[in-house]
Formats: sequence, structure tokens, C-alpha cells
Amino acid sequence: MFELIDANIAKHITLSPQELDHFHSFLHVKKYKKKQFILQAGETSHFQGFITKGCIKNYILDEKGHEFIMYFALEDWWVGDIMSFYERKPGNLFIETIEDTELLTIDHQSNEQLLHDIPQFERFFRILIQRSAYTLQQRFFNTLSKPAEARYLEFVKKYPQVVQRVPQQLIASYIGVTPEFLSKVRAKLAKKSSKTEAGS
Amino acid sequence: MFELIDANIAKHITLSPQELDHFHSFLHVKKYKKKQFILQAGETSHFQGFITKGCIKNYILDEKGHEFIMYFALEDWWVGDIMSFYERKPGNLFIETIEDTELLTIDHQSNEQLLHDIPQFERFFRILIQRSAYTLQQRFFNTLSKPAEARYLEFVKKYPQVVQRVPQQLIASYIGVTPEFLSKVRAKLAKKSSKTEAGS
DNA sequence: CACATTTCTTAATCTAGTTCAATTTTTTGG
DNA sequence: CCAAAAAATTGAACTAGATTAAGAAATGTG
Repeated sequence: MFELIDANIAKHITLSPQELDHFHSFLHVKKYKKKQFILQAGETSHFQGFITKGCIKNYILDEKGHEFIMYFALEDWWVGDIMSFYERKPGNLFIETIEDTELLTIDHQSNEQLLHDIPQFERFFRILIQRSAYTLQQRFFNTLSKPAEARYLEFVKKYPQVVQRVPQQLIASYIGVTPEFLSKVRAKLAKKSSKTEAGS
Repeated sequence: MFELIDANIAKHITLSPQELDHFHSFLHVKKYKKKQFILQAGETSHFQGFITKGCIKNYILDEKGHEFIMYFALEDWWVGDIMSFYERKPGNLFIETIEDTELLTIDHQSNEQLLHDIPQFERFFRILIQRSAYTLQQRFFNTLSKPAEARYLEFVKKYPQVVQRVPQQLIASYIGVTPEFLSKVRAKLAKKSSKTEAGS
């Protein structure tokens, strides 16, 4: 039940068995079917979640209705609209399942209690956010400074599991191009590699 | 001396006078002339800084040597390469002064001590990073979904002091266009507004 | 297993922003 | 206050990627 989340936390902080039990007492299981919303823009996020099974997309919708994917998350990832959750006001993020998904969740009040009772969690979440901010910074830089082909290749290399599990149009959104253009990029790459493979 | 930084911290956490004194004991003043590096890519960041006077740019250099501005910072802002500072390894950020600048700095060891002695700082820095991550997310979304003109107008509205103090080519970099194109955007805006002003 | 829906591909046309190069304007430090 | 550097402008030619539209392939579901 808690193996995955305990291991996730142990990457950054060390807790006593009692502290772990206390932490577990705050958690709830939530289950979602494929293509369900975990959160919609305009809502206030009442919990943070940790994925024990499944796959989600976290995105913003622009005025034309285009999805702009902030991130995908699979097993062993934390998900949520952090600003909405901590500031207790409506956010602009959608979180939607791509597969049937199971979360361990912690609600706002429990989270405050947890941070109070075990201040190490303050550090834990700081580290998580720090890393996600760094990743976002690098992605932003790459998106503005490298062509779509390079971004696609980096994505495939960095998130091979995601490539297996989410439709290509969503990967296009993540790397910041239209599905049509990603399709062309892939066609060009396929031609290149077939040449390399000496016409087999 | 510490008025500005104390007020900055008081926005998110409440400290006793003794805790504040303890905090102050970790700080050092550092002064830089205009166009000096506070940090260069490839170096490990040994401190975080709080600007008491001046203005800096925080940027990444791409392989062609183009600056990609992550953010500007004026008085009352924290600056640093957070990943490099916390993970104690070389980063890819440049931090360079745009004006003569004075910082209050805290080095790595003092920071660890501070987080240990006053765990509220763990919360304080979590909140700072959370907000900067949110800002970055919104900026990334805007950059991919809105035209340069809208981004420029939003920048001017959000950071009027920065517009006064940094060269326009750096603002171009921030909003993600070439200096030439920003110049054209501004020319178009000037024409528009002169029309509106009924030819005065 | 078939039909409806979703996803992917292909191609033609279009555009926001880039690049390069030359010129003008502004800022600065001696 | 002036020379030199830095910053901003302008214009012409170009391109990465968007848009639109239609068809092909894959996938899910009664």
C-alpha cells in the first residue's frame, strides 16, 4: 500500500517508523477511470496526490481551447495545482487521467497538520518544487532555443515510458508544436534512420 | 541595514526578535559594480543573495551565444542559482549586474544551519520557490500561446520599474523575441497609439 | 467483428518571427 | 563636452512552424 510513497519520500528525508505511521494516517485513496478530471480550471484544489497506478496530464487551456501540457505524471509522481492548493483559491490548471488511475491524497488541513507535526515535510516539498521549477526552466529554455526535432528526441529519451502510454498529439503539445508538425518531424526522422539502416 | 530583508521575510513567516538576530548573524554584505558577474555557468553557487540595491539579470547562454533571460531582479528580490546552491554542483546560469548592486548573502553552510535552527525558513524558501515556479509556468504558457505584442504589453504593465532600468534588447530576450522584432512591435504600437491620440 | 470514434498522416497555403546588414540614436566615461 | 561604444531602428529576404482540410490507420466498444 505505502511502499511506493515511502520510498519516494525516503529519497529526500529520513523519518522514524512512528512518523511514517503518522504520515500514513493522513492519506486517502482516490480512484479515477480513464479520461476523468481530477481537477478543473476555476476550481480550488483541495488535495495533493501521489500516483500509485495510472497516468495523468496536467494542462492549461488557452482562449482558443488548445491544451498546453504542463506535465505528464505516472506512478511515483506527485500531482496537483500547487498554487491553488496552498493559496486556497481557484487555479487555471486541468488535471485529467489518461488511464485508470489511483492516487494517495492528502487534503489541505491534513497537509498543514503534517507540516506542523513533522517539519521535515516542509523540506521534502521544498525539494520537490525546487526540482520541478528547475525542470520547467530547462524546458522553457529548450523550447525557445532548440528546434522541434531536438525537443522531440530529448523527450523520447527522457520519458520513454510516457511515449508508450500517451497519444502523440499530447506529446506534440508538451514539446510546444501542433500534432501535424510533430507528425512531419517524425516522418523526416524515419526517413533519415531508414537511410542509416542501409536500406534494410 | 536589515529593514528591507526583514520586511520581505515577514510577508510569509513570523519570527521572534531573537530569531531575527540569529538570522542576521548569518548574513554578509557583498558589493558589485555594474556589469560584473555574481555567478557564471560552470561554477558552483556558494550563496543565495537578497538585493538591497541595484539590478541584475539571470540568464542562460545557448550554443550560439544568445542570452536567454530567466528573470530580472531589483531591490527586495532574492537571487541565486537554486539548483547549484542546494545540490552543490555546477550550474548553467549566469547572474550579472546591470547596475551597481549590493547584496545580503547567506552561504551554503550558514543556510543549512539556519534551516536547522529556525525550521520556519524551510517554509519561507518553499513559498518563494513555489511562487517563482508558478510565475515561470505562466510565462512559459504565455510565450507559447500569445503573440509577442501581448507579451510585451504584459511585461510593461507587470514590471514598469524594470522597463525604466534595463536596455530594451534584454526585455526582448525576456519575452522571447529578437531585439529587432521587439523594435518593430514597439513601432507598430506607437503608430496605433498616435492614431488613438487624435493626432495631437 | 463491425462500426464509430479517436488518432495520425499528408499536402498546400500562410504568417509570426528570424537573420543579416546598414543607419541612426543614445549613453557613457575620460 | 566629445569621441567611442552601446543600443535602437529599419528594411529585405527568409524559414520554422501554424492552419486548414481531407483521407488513412488504429482503437475501443456494443
